[in-house]
Amino acid sequence: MAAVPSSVRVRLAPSPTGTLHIGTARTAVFNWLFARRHGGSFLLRIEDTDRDRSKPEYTANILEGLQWLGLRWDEEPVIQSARVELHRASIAQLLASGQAYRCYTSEEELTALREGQMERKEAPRYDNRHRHLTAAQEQAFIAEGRQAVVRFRIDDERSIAWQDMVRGDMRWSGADLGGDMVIARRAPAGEIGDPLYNLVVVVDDAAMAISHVIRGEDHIANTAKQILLYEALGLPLPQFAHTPLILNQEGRKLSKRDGVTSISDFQSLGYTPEALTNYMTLLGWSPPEGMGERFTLEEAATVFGFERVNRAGARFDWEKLNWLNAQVLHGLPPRQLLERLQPLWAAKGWLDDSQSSAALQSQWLEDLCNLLGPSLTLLADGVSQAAPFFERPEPDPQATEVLQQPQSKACLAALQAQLPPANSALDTQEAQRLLEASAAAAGAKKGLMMKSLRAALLGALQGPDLLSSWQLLHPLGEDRERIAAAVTAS
RNA sequence: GCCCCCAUCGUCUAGAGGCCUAGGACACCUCCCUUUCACGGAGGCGACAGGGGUUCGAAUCCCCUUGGGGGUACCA
Repeated sequence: MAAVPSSVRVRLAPSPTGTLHIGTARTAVFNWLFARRHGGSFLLRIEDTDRDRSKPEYTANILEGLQWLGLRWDEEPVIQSARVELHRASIAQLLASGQAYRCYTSEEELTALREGQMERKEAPRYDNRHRHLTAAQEQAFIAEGRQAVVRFRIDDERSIAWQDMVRGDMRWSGADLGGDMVIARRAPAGEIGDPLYNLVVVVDDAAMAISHVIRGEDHIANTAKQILLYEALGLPLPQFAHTPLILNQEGRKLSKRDGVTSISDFQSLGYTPEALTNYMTLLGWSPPEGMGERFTLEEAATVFGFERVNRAGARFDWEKLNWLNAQVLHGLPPRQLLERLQPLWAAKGWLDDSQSSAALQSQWLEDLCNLLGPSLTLLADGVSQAAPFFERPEPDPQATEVLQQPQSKACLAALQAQLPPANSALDTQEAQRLLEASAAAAGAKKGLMMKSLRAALLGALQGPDLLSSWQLLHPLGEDRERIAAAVTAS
């Protein structure tokens, strides 16, 4: 493998025809990591040449998603549509040198050609029929009212080879590229239509001085075509790296059809950028021995290389992503967890001034985060699990069943009688003593006492540590209210 | 159909001829911690697709088979 030059410039070239897809994001991660590793630049190019499908809101979504993931780019993003005259100039150059020509074959003729090939079990391809049109023939077509596309000559005899950074020796035969390739859409006589993808990518990558093209393996055939274009235009060739694809449960290329695939979706589901980037990096790349599987982008950047990128596609696994996300959340100091949860709680109206002032104190909020932290998988769990601390819960069926037992009521009534005032903190020793005393007074076991208190306080039989929960609710006076409600309920 | 690529536990992977009785992670199971659920800790289950070579020796190299994937646009 060739040594990596010091002037590494890589790019992500998303087309704004949809939201930021996880596959695109993973490509972005690999590009970013590679640039970081070699002290190079990570650039962005918005490929919006498909005017009909491109939308500005998608561009915004892509940029926001990359930013949220922590993938900063180094230069102002290049907007491809703004460069269309440069692209046309390159096409004109190809036309002038005879490496490209106008093709007047109609859509219908092409369809007929393809259908015939399919029937004969041949590979569908353009038969290069207009490669050597005479001036008179061209005039005749034009007189007929035909319009022309521009095709780039691809000789069947050509052999294209390159050293792929992940796949090693790659070889492609010109005959397998489908015939002379269209590089400009159909346009009236004398004009050059909209430049197409393969041409445009080559012109722009060269203009941006891209040193390494890192993209998904679904682009391998394009690479062969693009190399021919680089040669024809006399442009320097970059290095190529084709990364494995992210697969769905069925082992097919992950697509929008597979449900949640947009970075913004993962975000709203409660995944952290740390877990997502960690997971995407792990999908296809493995850290060197001894590094472990949990790391930040910065940490991965110190060791990232294509030698450790796999060649086979990797299935997307929610379980592992969930685990990583939980790990990130569990490792967050309460203060930081609070910062992430606060907007979600605010959206619920839990942090309004009308709420008890005690619940608004940052120490109380931090204590709550400290209590909930270890049980979170998604950030959103921090909303559902925090609910009983902000709103009086409706007891679920199991809790209701417990609360209906006379023994339970007796326990809670005994506790109610001894409950200290809300204005002082409830310390653990005191809480333990109260539980034991109340249980004894009611002639019940401490286990039932605790179960009953949990049901009364949190409305469920499962949940966070009972004493800590109680200590949180106590200064709010909520313990008194909820116990009273449970005692008087029928 | 044609071209290209790929192939280790259910999943993600380590492994670059002897270090492999094939290692790790997720998931799963058991136990411990905990008068709840999680978290955490300790164990366990579990794979080299098949067949031929090459070699003293193959998960590692070669060939075939099988299986899977990608591509095959006047989309990107």
